[in-house]
Amino acid sequence: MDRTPSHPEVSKFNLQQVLEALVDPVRRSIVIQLDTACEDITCGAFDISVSKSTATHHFKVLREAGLIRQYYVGTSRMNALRRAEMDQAFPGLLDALATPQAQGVST
Amino acid sequence: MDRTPSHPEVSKFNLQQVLEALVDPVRRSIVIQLDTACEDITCGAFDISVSKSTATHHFKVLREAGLIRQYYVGTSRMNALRRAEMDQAFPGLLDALATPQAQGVST
DNA sequence: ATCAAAGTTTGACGGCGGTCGTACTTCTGT
DNA sequence: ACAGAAGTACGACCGCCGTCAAACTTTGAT
Repeated sequence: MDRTPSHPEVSKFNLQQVLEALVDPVRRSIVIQLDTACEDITCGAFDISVSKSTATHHFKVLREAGLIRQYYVGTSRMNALRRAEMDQAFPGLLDALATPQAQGVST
Repeated sequence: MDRTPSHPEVSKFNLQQVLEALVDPVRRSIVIQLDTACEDITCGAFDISVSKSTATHHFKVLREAGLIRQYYVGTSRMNALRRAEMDQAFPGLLDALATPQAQGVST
């Protein structure tokens, strides 16, 4: 278990990798939850319907793409959205995910 | 061969579908080429390195996601980027693709 | 010390999507 | 009418990715 996982720098952010991360509904849901909560969330506290091992996989993909930052707090792992850095690299991208039509549209 | 292919309305644009379309490098390249050219382009005139049948597949995916509009001109098929409509549905999304870091970054 | 909680790792499985070749259609010139 | 150009349709193949269960690790509480 790597206690200090590697996080890519902003200058290394890769659009292909970011899109591959965001195209999965579960991962996009994680990002949205982080964005709306405006606070760090532990892996287990997310509203996702997959097994723990699958969740670990998703968090890894998000972290390696640069979308989240992870750090340990006791036995829990906290997840923080790298909003500002992602906006710097790809301005408008995360905003597009929060668009009304991006969620369920009604009107 | 359907001469009047169906195009989804803006209100029916689906983020999941759009992201699935944009996550493929070939398809994203098509979108970028349309965006920078600022004019409609025939299927055969794109700079993509896949077979014709694969190209047809990609254009279909882009069309069904609402990213492009297709219409026949003689035996050729023209492709137009649905820029304004996509911006209306998911503002900022296409702009993020044109970001400097979205292309090859140097500095 | 022990036990439970929270994640991780590994391996396996299944399905979907990108790719191609081949055959087909439709239009344009000649 | 014929040939060629431009795409399309259809199968087939293959690799990748999301998924899970099971075993393991690490930390915190009792």
